Amino acid sequence: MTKKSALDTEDSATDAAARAGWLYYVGGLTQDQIAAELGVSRQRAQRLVSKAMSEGLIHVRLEHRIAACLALEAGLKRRYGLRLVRVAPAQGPGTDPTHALAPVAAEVMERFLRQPDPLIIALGTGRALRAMAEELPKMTCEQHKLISLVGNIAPDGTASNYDVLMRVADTVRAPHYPMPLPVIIDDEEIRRMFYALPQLKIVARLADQADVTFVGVGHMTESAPLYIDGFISARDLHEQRAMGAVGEVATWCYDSEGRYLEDGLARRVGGLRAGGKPGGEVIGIASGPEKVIPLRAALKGGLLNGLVTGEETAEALLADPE
Amino acid sequence: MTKKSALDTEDSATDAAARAGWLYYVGGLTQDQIAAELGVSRQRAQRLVSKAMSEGLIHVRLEHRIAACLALEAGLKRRYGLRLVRVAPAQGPGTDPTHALAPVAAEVMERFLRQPDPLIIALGTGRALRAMAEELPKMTCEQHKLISLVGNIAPDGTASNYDVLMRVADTVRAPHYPMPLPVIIDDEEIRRMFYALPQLKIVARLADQADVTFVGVGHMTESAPLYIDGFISARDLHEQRAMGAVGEVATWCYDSEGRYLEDGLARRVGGLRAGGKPGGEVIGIASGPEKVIPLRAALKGGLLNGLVTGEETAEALLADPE
DNA sequence: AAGATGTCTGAGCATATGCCCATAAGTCGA
DNA sequence: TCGACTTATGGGCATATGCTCAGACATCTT
Repeated sequence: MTKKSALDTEDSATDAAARAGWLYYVGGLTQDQIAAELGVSRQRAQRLVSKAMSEGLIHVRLEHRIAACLALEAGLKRRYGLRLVRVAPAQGPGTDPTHALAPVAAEVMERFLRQPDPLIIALGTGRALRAMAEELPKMTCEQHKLISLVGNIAPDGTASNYDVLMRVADTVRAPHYPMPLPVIIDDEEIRRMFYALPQLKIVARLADQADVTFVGVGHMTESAPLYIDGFISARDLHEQRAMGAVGEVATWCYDSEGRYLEDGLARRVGGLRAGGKPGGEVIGIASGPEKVIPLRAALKGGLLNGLVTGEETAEALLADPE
Repeated sequence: MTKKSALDTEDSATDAAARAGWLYYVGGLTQDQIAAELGVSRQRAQRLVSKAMSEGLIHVRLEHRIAACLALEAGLKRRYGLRLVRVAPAQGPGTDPTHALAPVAAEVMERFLRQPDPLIIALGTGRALRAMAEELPKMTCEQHKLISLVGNIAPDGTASNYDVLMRVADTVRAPHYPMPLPVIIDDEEIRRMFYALPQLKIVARLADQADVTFVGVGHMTESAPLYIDGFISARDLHEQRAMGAVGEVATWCYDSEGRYLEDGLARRVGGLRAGGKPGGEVIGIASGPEKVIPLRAALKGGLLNGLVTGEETAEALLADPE
């Protein structure tokens, strides 16, 4: 009757494991106490507790609204091989997704800013980053360097409304390196001239060494922020879309596989691509239904290795099969 | 005073605690890793994990029925003709038996709450039910009606500390019907007046139709909860004991045969007896050495047809010869 | 403004935990 | 029955954890 006895021992072993797990996780006893209670050695108690957990007898649940967000974070990390993911809880329908994102994004950035070691922090632009900047607390970060990836001169010649760099640098009191050029430079000669400027080379070199980069992610539908804000023309938009553009990061468009497009508009962009030093973090900050396609592409192509997004967006990013 | 009501205020500290608790209990990370992940010190991570636990964010459940407990359940079912019995594994000496019971009781109640068909659920009071309420997961049960069998006004005029109904209704988001009267009403005239209130009649009618009733079981020794909590006087206690009282369910005392006492204190009780509709379930939730006698009497008298108790108590209930 | 009060933080330490390894106890085939 | 192999057991140790305590910080009071 080896079979029956095997079953018996298996059952009683599982029973003992369950009992030990109950005492440990529910009762809060120490393994010594469990050993005494069950009349076994401490090591055996430890093994039973471990077995209870590994066999899934113990089910742990987190009773909090961010529990779902944490699960989404884990899913996104695994699926896209990301290093840092934060998912902001949904704030109910009708609320601006960017607004919900800002405090969470600010928290992420604050963590970098609080590092005592000097960091090079590169910044893109856009509404999400602007909102993040508003949520940053006042602090003093003389040790870091903030640099901008995008030009700070809007098409009309004024400083851009969404100049994130200045706002952040002002709030956190850090040395900062703006990019003194237009977002889009139509004349190739002038563009080359800009790029030859010494201070721009400094910024470019810093950007290449960035420890962490924060960028927004733009969509390329008819309501593309680049177009709405007048940085590119309808014709540019259609051209890029025809070339397969589904999103842009720091004005650089990419296709559905997350590959940067090298022709057309890309030849007129004033600014740098997100990247930073090898092993540096590139964190995308974006949320909303229109961001799902651009985000998925950017993540697939490895343009980002970090993400701050909203609950619904995260769900959408994980919804479709691999 | 930044005293926060634990229910609605969900501050960032609790968010962080939830995050840490998730990483620790679900993710299985060490506190050092959590500290790194969250960018805080190890001590802070430890405090966050501890806070997640103490605030009841973490719920642990055992997904395995231990054979010994199953045997006790079967024994109790047969001996007392019960319909539903759950026996929680022992938690070792020195631990509060009520606390050990709570997760199991919550599981039982959760099963009713998950019914899609509308149910009328009646609730008593007491420490065991209160502890059960703490273990309930957040859910939405608009279809059910929760009613209280006991008054919610303590002798000192405040709402009772153990107001189970509100806590449960708040956690599971169900319509609820409290009993707006004192637990004990000394003046007979006033008592009649209370009972004549229309809303009380509504509650009484609902209680009579209850599909399931959850009640604690009180003992009537010198440490009777009714007495300890100041609902009845020492004189009341001794009077009832002299009349044969060995236990009480929802403030209604009964003798060793499980027959309700109709005189004395019973004339001053504000509240309803556990019963519900014909065929409805009346589930007692109680554990501990002092509960053995009251439980045996209640089961013998058929005051309950369901039971959630602890292993030792179950053993004691089955120990003596029929 | 100064002091008092209460809360938060990080260092240090005693204890609990997890894991490796040598040894004991089975288990199976010849 | 023996020997080889697998599985379980407890000792010991490195590490993780929980807790205490003194100092920092902020808030409130006089």
